[in-house]
Formats: sequence, structure tokens, C-alpha cells
Amino acid sequence: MGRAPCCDKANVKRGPWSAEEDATLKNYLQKHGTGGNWISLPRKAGLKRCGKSCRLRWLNYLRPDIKHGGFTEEEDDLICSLYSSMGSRWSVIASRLPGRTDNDVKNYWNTKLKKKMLEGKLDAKKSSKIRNKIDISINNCNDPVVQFSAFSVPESETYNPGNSSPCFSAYSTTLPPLMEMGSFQQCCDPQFQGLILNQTQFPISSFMEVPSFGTSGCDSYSVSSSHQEASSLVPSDSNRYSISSGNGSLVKDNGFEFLYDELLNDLGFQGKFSPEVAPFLGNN
DNA sequence: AAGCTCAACAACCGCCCGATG
DNA sequence: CCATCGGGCGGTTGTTGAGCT
Repeated sequence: MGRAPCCDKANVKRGPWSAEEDATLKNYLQKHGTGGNWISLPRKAGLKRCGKSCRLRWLNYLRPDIKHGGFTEEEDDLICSLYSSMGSRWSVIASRLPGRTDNDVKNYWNTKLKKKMLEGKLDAKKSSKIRNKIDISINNCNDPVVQFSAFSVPESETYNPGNSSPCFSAYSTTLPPLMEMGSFQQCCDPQFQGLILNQTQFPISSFMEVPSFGTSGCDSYSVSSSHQEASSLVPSDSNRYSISSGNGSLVKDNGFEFLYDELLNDLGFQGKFSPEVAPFLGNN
């Protein structure tokens, strides 16, 4: 037996919202707020709509801080980078784009960006500098759990499994997160003053299909094995980090170093590490 | 002008998860 | 610990309008 419906479908209006309904909902919310309960809101506001429908209408259209209109190239870049990094987590992606909703971003991706990317019209070289770096994102600033993922990985048209120094020109839309750590503390080894990612702590299978990747200049790094047992984020000097591996499977050829502060700035995480996490990063 | 196709986007559906009793 | 509920989310469908034949 399925779940009980959230409202009586037979007695609620569906389809496009009228200007009157919009005004009623907007007025009610501006005067009373949601009252912490969307389900009972339409009855209180005098609307013959499902609570979920009211919520969606408000969040996606009526909210005063919504940005309507076309997306900028910077927004395109960011969406593509984030999509490559984390997949279709539209709400997370939208949270990085002020004034945009998850529905907006999702629609925009499905109707325009996906095609644009597949056609290779997003040029790797022109794109934002956060690409071709390692994406470090913090799930929750109060939770010492960090996700590492690779993005800006080449599109399948030039994807070349087995080639140790492939050349690429576009972005992958398919790469899953490279690795997801469990507890941050468990992964830490003071010997490296950085992070040790143990195979047992992230789903290694998630990138078995991605044996190699690189940048358009052939000065590439590669992930060459499905047998990665450990890798580490290692400080090579005071604030420059690089990825190396425990058993050679995650290979740093060259150009795979990045300025940690710059990376954090690019990703918008500067200053957002929790007190628990920051010491382990050896920076910040 | 009519019919068709397709892009854009609004809206709905149903599942998942956290909060609560 | 379990059941229930509401909110949040991603996937999908429906509607509309522009452009083309």
C-alpha cells in the first residue's frame, strides 16, 4: 500500500496559477509566513491548491529574491563545473547561484546546457579557472566530512581509456564523484599533514569506469586503476598542495598542483571550514 | 493561414529523510 | 524503536509560444 496523498486530489485546483492565486498566496505569506506548515497553508489562505503546489509556486516563482531571465556565461560555467563535480544535485548547485532555483537550473540544464556541452561549445580553455583542479567541497560546515571529486573531465568524444596521456577538449557529464570519504578524522594521518583516503572509506567502484583523464594540453594527470588503495592530499610547500597516491594508481604527472587558498576562494569555501576540519587541512 | 515541431519552463509526482510523538 | 508526517528533492510531464514549412 502506498503513502496517503498529501491532499485531496479531487478537490484541489491543478495546472497554471492565475494572477489572483499568485496575489493571494503572496499576500498571505508576506503577512503570516508559512506558519511552519505548507499542508494547511492553502486552506488558511483561501486557496484551492495542494500545499506542495503552493510551496513550489512560492519557492520557484513568487519569492522576491528570484532572478528571472537569462543565465550568464559565468553561471553556465559554474553549473557545468558543479554538475561534473556532483551530478544532478540541483538544489546544491542552485544554492551557489544567487537568485536561481533548483527548478530553474534543472530546466536550463536539460534544455540548453546539456546540449551545449555535448556539442563541445563550452571551451575548456576559456572556462573558469576552477576547472582542471580538484574539487574540494564541504558537505556541511559543522560536520567534519569532506568529499573529494574530480571534475572537468573530458567528454566521451575524446575519452580514450588506456591512453596514458590523452588529450581532451570538453567536459565529462558522467563522471561520478571520484571518492567520498567517511569520517575525516579516521582518514587523517599526521605523517602526511594532509589527508589519507583509504579505499575502504569511499566507493572505489564509483570511478572504475574512468580509467584516465587529463587536460587539453596533454600535461595530464591520470587515474589509471580501479585498484587504488590510498591517495593523499600532500602539502609540497607552505600552501601548495598536490595529489599523490599510496600505490601509484593515482598518478601526478605534472601540473596537478594547486594553491590551496586560491582553490578555496574559487570554490567559495574560504573561511567556511569548521573548527574540526580546519586543523586537518593544515591551512586556513 | 494552418499545421507541425521543438524549445522553454511551469507544474506535478513520488520517493527519501529528518523530526516528532 | 517504530510509525507517521511534512518538507525537500530530482525526475518527468504538460503547456505554451515561436519558428518553420
